[in-house]
Amino acid sequence: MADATAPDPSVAGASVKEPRPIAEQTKPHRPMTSRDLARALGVSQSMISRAFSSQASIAPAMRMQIMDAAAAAGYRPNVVARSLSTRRSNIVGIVMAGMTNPFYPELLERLTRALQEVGLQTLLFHAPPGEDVDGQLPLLMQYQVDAVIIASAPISSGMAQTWLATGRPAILFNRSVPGTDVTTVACDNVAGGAAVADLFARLGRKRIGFVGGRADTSTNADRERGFTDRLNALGLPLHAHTAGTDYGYEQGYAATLRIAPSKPDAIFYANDITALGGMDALRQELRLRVPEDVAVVGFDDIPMAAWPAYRLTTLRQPVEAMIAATVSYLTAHMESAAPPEIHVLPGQLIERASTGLTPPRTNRRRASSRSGHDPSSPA
Amino acid sequence: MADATAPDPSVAGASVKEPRPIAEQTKPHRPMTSRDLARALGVSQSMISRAFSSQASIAPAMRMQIMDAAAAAGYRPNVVARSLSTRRSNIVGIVMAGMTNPFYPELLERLTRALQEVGLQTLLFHAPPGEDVDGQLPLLMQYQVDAVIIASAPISSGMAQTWLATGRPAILFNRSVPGTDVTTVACDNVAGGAAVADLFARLGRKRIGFVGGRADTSTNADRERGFTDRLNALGLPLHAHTAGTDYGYEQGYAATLRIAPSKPDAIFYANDITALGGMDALRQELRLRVPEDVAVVGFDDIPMAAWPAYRLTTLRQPVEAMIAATVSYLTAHMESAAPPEIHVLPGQLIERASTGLTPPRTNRRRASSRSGHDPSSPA
DNA sequence: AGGCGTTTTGCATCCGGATGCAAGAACGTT
DNA sequence: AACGTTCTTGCATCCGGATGCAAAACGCCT
Repeated sequence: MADATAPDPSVAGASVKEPRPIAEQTKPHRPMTSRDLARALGVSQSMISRAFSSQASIAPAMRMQIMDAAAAAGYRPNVVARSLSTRRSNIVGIVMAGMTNPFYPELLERLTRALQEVGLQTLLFHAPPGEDVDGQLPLLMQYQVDAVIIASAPISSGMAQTWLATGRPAILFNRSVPGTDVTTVACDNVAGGAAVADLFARLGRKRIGFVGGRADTSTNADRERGFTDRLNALGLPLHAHTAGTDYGYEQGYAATLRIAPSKPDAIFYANDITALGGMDALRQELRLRVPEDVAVVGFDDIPMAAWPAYRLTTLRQPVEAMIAATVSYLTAHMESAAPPEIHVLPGQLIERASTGLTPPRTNRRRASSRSGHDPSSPA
Repeated sequence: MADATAPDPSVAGASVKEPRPIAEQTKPHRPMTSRDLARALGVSQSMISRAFSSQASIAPAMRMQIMDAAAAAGYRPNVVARSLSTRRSNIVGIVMAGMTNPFYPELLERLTRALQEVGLQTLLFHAPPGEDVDGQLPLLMQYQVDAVIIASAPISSGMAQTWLATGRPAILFNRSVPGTDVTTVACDNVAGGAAVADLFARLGRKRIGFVGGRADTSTNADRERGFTDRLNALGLPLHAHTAGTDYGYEQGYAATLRIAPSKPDAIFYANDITALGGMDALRQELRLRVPEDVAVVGFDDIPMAAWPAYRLTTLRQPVEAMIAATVSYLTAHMESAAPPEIHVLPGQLIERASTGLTPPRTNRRRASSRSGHDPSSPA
């Protein structure tokens, strides 16, 4: 590794072929600038700039000529310089806390792609696990990102205000912070929880349990509230309950062993990955059958939920719609300061074998996991 | 899907509220600049700049004073402006092709974190599935990223040269392109494949099969080659073989059904996610037992491989070491043009129940998935 | 106090494009 | 042909920090 710094010509044995044009190799190769191109074409630098700005006034013929020359010469505008002038970086910061839940990687990919389609790039930040994003925001501000999307990490309301004072949009994705005026895009977790309660009632289950995710997240609280409120309304008591420590396979596994002694016949897990851990605990460790002994429901509809080994009934989040809402909000409010909006989009109950195949859907033609879009229209 | 574009407020479940203090919100609030701070302190702008540059010559007392004032006033250097001057953005572009394989999200998270620790941010690009990254590189160049890490997508050798001509480092992560002089960091896939062959031989399996991943990837080719070469050396014929179409759960499932008629008693899948699909096909669809009827081995050691439902024997990639190699290469060669290096790091066979618990390791104390660092030091 | 070597500061300029303003060109009108 | 419009184009300057160079300040020694 050190040899590259000073290739000693006196060292023998090394069959290094080095023509060594000492002047050549140190050529930093500065990329061509708009002024270079301008000079070559005998026009002013402004013209180059205008040629690349769709809204500038420039003769079509001139633009063509410049674009052709640029393509030929390999000129590309320097985005950093442009950002400095325009104060717009066309970069969106995304803050995530962990990729252990497969819901997030998929979300990240689709979000990134959707942003790319409208010309926005993604600067990715990982909040240290268990912490809020306050520590990351100053960095994001330094990088002049045009907006932030905060998924899977809480933000303090003070820091939220600080960010909003910059006049740039912020979006809380799939979580909400009550005391804050921040735009939120989320699945209707309360309604989702209620739908699960309805399902358990319909199935005639009596000893109903709930296994939570991270206790301090709004998703967890809302799902639980929707669930228990509806149960109460139906006159069904919540039989067993475990306050969650975190979303995760291990946590689901452990929590299930903890509530097993109360013999639940149905369990709602705060999300899919936790439910999968729960199913494994039920079957592998407790030797119980799903759904015969225990019906299991999760939340999110991650790809694995559809796998033959699990066939997990779950509440599918309307990811497509959530992303669309996010992107359209961002593009609409990138210019001017944005009034906060709260978007709560309905999820969809996907019934699979983990709750038994129920009457409503006799045709179960989705053998493999969902590919492409779901034919059934949400809304 | 069309409903998301314009969230109709009349749709139940979707709500939009806006307090809208119309006068307040239009304040542009330009952030403070170094000149503002300088004026406030009665010093020159250069001093502010130097205070934030660790290598600049500035009186310690002055720096302290400036830093304090900056903290008090909330001043933070504008990274975009700095990038323009220094031609260094401190941003690394990472190109990925798909997050369906859980190996990649985890990698992305750890890589991002490791980069953050040395002051580098991550600009994330997704190559359209099935395409090479050539289309993305011009964008990356425009964004003046200091380096690229290409994981999970091929690059043409021409484009690689174009990139390298910029004098910025590029790293192919977990893949290699033969005809190109690009630095590569990868697991020793050939040795890994060979280790699996050894394992099957040790288990006394005779009807051995291989299920490939994406045919045009170096990982797939190397794993297969290492595997079959060693089998040949051991005098074992490759009994069944399926050219892969792609890495993925579905592909593993389908490929397994395809080779099932040949009655293999051991199958090596080119990666874990494919192997999981294969196991589900074997057990759910073909009613075969693993490992009694068929021994199964994957590659990567994704978290799910350790789940009780699978307990998949696999070849763990030395992710920690691969990331370390990547980061140290980047930091070392960010300044000057970099000679290409090839890092091939050894993986580790993790034996689990999918091949039967074999004598070598009686103590199986890794019940939960790996946490923390791997004890084996890969030098 | 005077002289000299070292630090510390300030000045001016640069990084690569964007853009308001006014000069210049092209076009239409009477 | 002269004049008013509308389009194009060039000029100058700005975006916010970094940095080479020289002036200024400081420390030390005789």
